[in-house]
Amino acid sequence: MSKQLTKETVISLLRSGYKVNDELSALFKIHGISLPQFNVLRILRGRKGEAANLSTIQEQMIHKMSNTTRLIDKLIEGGYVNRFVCEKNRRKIEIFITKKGLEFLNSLDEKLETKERFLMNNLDNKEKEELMRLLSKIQASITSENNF
Amino acid sequence: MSKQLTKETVISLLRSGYKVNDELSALFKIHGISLPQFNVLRILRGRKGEAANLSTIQEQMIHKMSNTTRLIDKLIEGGYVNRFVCEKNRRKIEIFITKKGLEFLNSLDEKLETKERFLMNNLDNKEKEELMRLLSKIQASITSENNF
DNA sequence: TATATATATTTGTACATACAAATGTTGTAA
DNA sequence: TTACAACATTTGTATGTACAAATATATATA
Repeated sequence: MSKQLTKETVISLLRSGYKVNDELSALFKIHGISLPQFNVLRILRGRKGEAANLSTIQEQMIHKMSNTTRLIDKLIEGGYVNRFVCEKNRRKIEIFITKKGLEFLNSLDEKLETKERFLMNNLDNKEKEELMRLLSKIQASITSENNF
Repeated sequence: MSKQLTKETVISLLRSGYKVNDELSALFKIHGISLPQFNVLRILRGRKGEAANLSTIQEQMIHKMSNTTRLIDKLIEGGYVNRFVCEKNRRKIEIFITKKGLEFLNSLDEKLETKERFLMNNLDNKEKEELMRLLSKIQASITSENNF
């Protein structure tokens, strides 16, 4: 029956997601940050010097979370980012990655790539593309808001 | 280049995993339990009256976690499971699902299936099987322990 | 201009989770 | 049989996360 297949597929996806998450988390932990923190740094790097405000960052995060403020506090503590009040709209904040943050991030790139290669080692390029196609179908059905 | 494809595939997998996790968590939350708690109940139901001890449960969990003791405390609070010291080996504990737990679990089945169907709605059976095949390849590379 | 509403972020609090150390029990080797 | 190692679970503690309420600012309306 297809009901069982659906169930198994969901579990399989959950399990793989957890595992990949755990693998990456473990890698970043060694370097003193969390996966969501790394992700925010990467978002900031992608802005190439342009400021990002909180809500912009939240929208781009892989895993939306409720407490981006404190996540960024940690990055500030580490000296990886700066935060300023936006002068044009004082409700907003402007967040920048620092030189130290950039260097830190760059130093992690190679290690991350090694890990990514390890995780996807058993898939050839065609399979990766097929996997992405299937996953994007799932994401599409979820993101279509009207959740039941 | 394939490096970028690998990176995107990892992110896509993470993102889908988080989303599916969040969807299911939200469903269970309505009914007062967490996804890992639900999962433990399901494992216990699968044992059909036979006792399970902590380590057995941990092995079978979708997401291994460090604190199964307290997770089970919550289930005991809710009256969904019982815990006894194992008389043959007093280091172990024996955990059973209660009648109330079974009924609760059964009452969730249909809602879960609706959600699962919703999540996998865009995939036909062939695609589900293909997705599982690809995911199992990834899991295989991770589970092969020697994670450098 | 005063008041209400909307927006952006922060904070309080309760809960979840990770990790290591502690506890209690069993098996083993001298 | 005593001492020590291995095993199974629990507990302490620090940290992470969710959610709602609070704060501060800007915009809209009367």
